[in-house]
Amino acid sequence: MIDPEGPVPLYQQLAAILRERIERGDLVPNRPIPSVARLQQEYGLARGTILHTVRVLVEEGLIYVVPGKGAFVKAR
Amino acid sequence: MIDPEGPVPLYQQLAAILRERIERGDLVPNRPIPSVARLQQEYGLARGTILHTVRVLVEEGLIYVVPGKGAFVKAR
DNA sequence: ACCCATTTGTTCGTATGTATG
DNA sequence: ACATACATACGAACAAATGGG
Repeated sequence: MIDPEGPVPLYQQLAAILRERIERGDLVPNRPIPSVARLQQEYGLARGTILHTVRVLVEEGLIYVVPGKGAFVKAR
Repeated sequence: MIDPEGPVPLYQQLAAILRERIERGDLVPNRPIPSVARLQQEYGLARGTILHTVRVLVEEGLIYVVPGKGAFVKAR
């Protein structure tokens, strides 16, 4: 999945993966994406890197975050 | 006790302290160690740091946790 | 059945320090 | 100088489990 050697930044690689999981319907609207801790385990990335990715997807309008709850896929 | 300046991470320093308290018999088998809130006050550390330490000691097999009750020193 | 206090579990937000390319 | 990435640490909110009244 993630290529730590390649030229593409890890946070961008993860963003691409999550975009595709949303696209595929693996992650669905109004339902939470995996937690930061979970994504850390799943992809072997540091917390800061996950948070970076989340910021990117929020800025893209793909997800929204509720502190203390999770990050959710936006409807539509 | 805890040296916030030193090179050793705080959660590791606390782990060392608790290991020693168990070793000394200050904390005894099948009896709870101080609560997270108590350890926070005693050592002036953040909740997350205490939880980190607890995870470490659980992984070492020194203590076990009962949610809603506390963390207990393992027998033997 | 209900409330309440205590305790641990989980979640994101933010900041700092270090290291690498 | 800058971006990326990791580890650590503090804070805050929400959640679940336990036990007492």
